Amino acid sequence: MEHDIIKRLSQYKKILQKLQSLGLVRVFSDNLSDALGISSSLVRKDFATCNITGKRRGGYVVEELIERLNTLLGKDQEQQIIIVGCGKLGLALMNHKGFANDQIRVAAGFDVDPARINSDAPVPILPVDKLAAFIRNQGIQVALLTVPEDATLTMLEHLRQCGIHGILNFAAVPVKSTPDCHVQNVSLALEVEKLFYLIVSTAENANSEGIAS
Amino acid sequence: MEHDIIKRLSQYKKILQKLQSLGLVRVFSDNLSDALGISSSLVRKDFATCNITGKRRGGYVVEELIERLNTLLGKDQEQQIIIVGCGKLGLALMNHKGFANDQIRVAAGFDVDPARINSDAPVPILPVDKLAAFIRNQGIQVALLTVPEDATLTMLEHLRQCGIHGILNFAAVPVKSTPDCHVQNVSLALEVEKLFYLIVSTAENANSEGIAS
DNA sequence: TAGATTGTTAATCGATTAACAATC
DNA sequence: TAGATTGTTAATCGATTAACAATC
Repeated sequence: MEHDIIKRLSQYKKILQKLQSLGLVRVFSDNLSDALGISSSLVRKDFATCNITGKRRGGYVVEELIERLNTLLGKDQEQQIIIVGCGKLGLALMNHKGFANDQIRVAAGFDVDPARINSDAPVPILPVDKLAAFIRNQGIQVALLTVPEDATLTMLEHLRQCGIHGILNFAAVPVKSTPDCHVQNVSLALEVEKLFYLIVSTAENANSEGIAS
Repeated sequence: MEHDIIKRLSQYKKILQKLQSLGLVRVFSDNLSDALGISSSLVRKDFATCNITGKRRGGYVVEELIERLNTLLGKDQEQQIIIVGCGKLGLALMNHKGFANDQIRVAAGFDVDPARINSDAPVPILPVDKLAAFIRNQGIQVALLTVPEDATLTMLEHLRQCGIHGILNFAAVPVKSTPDCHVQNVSLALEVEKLFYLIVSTAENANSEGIAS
């Protein structure tokens, strides 16, 4: 899946930054494959896919690699996002450290509730009817959608019409991407369910192994 | 990947509940495959994997299917979780509607900051030194980890020692699972990065197609 | 019976890995 | 030169799909 390579590129970058801070100048595909628990072939293949080349015998130059990965991940410039729906979750994400650490800047929040509007805050919270103009003027491409469940589909459609190309959807109902609007569904309940399922199935395996032995 | 089948089981359940509310009594693998955008073979294979059988010609009984899926997903009983780290994100998750809708109950929050402690709240917020006893007494298996980045690894280790078997990790640094403690890494910055990457690569494809034609 | 749908096996597809020639 | 690591091709693996016999 295409998503997997993006994930790995990001992981490579994080590892490389640590290695760089330790003073390493070169890195080999074996180093990265060890760190990520994958084969060195895959590391080299990923780099080849991204037109990143190394030196036979000499490996890859850490600094060049980081710079190249940053460009690929769009980190050579600040990535602006907006948050649509400023309830508890929306507000929490507005101050999320992980975004700031990764060059992602929350340009504004939007809400229908007048009581939540505050256009003077460090990250302004604006009324939804300002959405279209803001997206156009600021060239916003990505929005986080944290409105209540029943407002999700309407707002999603609105965002699409405003020309948004990427949406991180926190609603429980998964939404499919369209050619001009990618949607990533983050369902926290689903992630929790996975954990319970994994715990139960691991326990069952342990049991049956116990019986077998 | 094993995760994918869990995701699909959860999706089947959601679709089935909608179909049931529309009055449908039976469902065919083609119905579900259409809804999920997968092949009907996969639907039948998933059910076979879970020892769910239908009737040749008659399909599957919606009610039985939902009940079976609920059991598989552990939804026949309430699933209790705790939230470790009650900053903005932790507090937002404490009231997350998606959890309540899916039979997931937040049993308590934990924090090191005395100012945040409130053992009388509907969902009590307790000091971290009560963690071990609480987990033991309440039989908690799953924790959401929403502490600051630099406290993540320490707290993770502590949770493992307390006998937690599943952790949803919101820190940027991915953590690997161990045999007795499954970790799901939810990196919101990574999800946003994926969106930007997808947008850029889609735009490039559109361009090159334009050139080619 | 004829028709439709499951359950299951074989085929396909894509992602990952192994292997190794090229070469620094 | 000898040794080590890349770049790339072939092999493997797992997940998904196609196909079809079984059967309701």
